[in-house]
Amino acid sequence: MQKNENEGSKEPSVDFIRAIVAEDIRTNKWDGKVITRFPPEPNGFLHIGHAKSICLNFGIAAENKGGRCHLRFDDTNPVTEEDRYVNSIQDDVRWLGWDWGEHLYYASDYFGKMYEYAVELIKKGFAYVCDLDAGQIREYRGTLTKPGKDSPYRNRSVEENVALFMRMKDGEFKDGSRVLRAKIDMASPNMNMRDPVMYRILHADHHRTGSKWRIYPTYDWAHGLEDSIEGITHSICTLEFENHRPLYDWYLDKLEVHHPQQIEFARLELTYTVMSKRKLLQLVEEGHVKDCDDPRVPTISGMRRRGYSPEAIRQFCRRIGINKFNSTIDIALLEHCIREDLNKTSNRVMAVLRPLKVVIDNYPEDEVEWMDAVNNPEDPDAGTRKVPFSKIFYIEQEDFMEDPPKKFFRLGPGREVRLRYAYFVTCTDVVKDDDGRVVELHCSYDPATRGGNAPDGRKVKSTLHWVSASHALRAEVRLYDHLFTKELPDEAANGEDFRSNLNPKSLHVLSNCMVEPSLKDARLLDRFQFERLGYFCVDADTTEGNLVINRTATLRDTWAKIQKKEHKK
RNA sequence: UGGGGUAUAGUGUAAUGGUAGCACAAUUGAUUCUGGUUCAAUUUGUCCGGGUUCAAAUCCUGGUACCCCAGCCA
Repeated sequence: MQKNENEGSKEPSVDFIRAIVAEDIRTNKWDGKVITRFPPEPNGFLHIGHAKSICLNFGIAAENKGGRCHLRFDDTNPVTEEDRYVNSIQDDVRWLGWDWGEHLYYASDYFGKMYEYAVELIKKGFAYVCDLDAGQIREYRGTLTKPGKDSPYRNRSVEENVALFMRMKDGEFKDGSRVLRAKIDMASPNMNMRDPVMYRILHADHHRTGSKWRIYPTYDWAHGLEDSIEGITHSICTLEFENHRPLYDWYLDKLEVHHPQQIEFARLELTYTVMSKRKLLQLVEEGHVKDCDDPRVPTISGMRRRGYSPEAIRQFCRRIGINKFNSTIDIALLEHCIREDLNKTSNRVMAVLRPLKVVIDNYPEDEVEWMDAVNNPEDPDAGTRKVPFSKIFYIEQEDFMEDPPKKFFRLGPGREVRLRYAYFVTCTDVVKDDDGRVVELHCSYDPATRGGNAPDGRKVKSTLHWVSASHALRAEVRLYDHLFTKELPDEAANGEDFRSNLNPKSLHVLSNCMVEPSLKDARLLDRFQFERLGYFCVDADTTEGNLVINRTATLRDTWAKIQKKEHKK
């Protein structure tokens, strides 16, 4: 018993699918092989829910010696599928950090083989050509509680079936006039077993096979064959296919070919967003978001643009676990994962989103001092940089209050605070416009506190970020909030749907932001922490004269929490 | 009695007859040149009823609730 080897040592718990794989390896069920696959249909963009499946399938393959995971496009329906999706899906899987090596496949590559298998099934008496139209087939199928009845075409001879099927293939019949059906059991309590359709006639051109085929296989017929042909060992899919498993098994048993094990797990659901392809597409088409890669939407391309890292997404997929029951994960966990990663990896920089001008009255007019600033306190290797300080600079509007409440530690009349990496300053005067709004502050500074520490050891309650006015780069910053105001957007009032829960404030654009000059060389998708504000990245809309920046996530903000609580009182 | 699944803190997930643990969230406190990070602590749980057992989240039994299935979509 090799089991003893690990006894006593606490093995990390694994999900039920990894447990099955481990057991299969132990019993040598598949000659020790582990071959999984990720089989997207190229009819839409990948989202975080797909990432769960990708990380599961590629992850299991990577964790097992000699394991591999195929990327296979399940392109059996030419009406909805397009090449552009094939490309974006590959980009996304690769960006997430996975590699399928030479194992890139297309269901359409197997159309010829599938046709032969279908003929074989006909010859075995397990399939027949049915002339019923779609409506009739539905009628004959019965209901959930009533058995169906046999099609009048169910007992055609093998010869007639083979001949008709060949003519279907040759395009002799009109769309919808005939189908090939499996001959199983019209009284089965499982609707999928009531003589399911294997082939439909579609005079539609396919994105890869062009006009070669006039019949196309249905999912149930095609998918098991694809898995079988590729030698897949574990065919992992989502819960709604559980009812299809008997059919998956039936086809492969009747054909007596390699028979992978289908295993189902629950889809990912996330609070404050929607996950279905249909709804995501609807949001784009109706203009609620700009495009499929809008940073508010949980597509992989949207998250990439928002500033998410592949590491954070993979970490998230590891943490959510794998199970067989529907659950909705708190989006706070996703946000935690991105903060955790970005805290360790992103350089800190100073930027002022809502600028308030400050003048240091006792600071020399034309003086500029280049202050040393740490790039990343979590990573000593990230080094330091110089940040210019001068007489006039900007601070955040919300870092000043004329009449500060008890728990407000920042700047106010007569108060002293630290300017990060620079000096202690004390507010001496407040300038207002005609409407009484604060438009400018005057301060005095203590030259002895250069760098940010007082030689007399005096403390200050708060440290502010700032950007020197004459050195500042202008930027447009896009702030994002949850796309929906409700945790579960589908919970809508009578007659309404998820769109009624859209958050009107999910995007907030600030066009007059000031960032420190070190950002002048920033490139597309570069990520930063703006000190005290959050994590940000350079957006694709950036042009030569216009720096556009997305907020990926805020920092955890205890001051905001305090304010929220005070508000409620 | 149509069939197939599933129930563990607020959320997600471990514990495979032997102390119900972990993460997120929440709440305290310590540290801090980011109201960040880090650290420490606290609150909250086995769907319900019966049974077996020294011992049940786990086994048996009877309920309840939720999800999926009547595409020539996947």
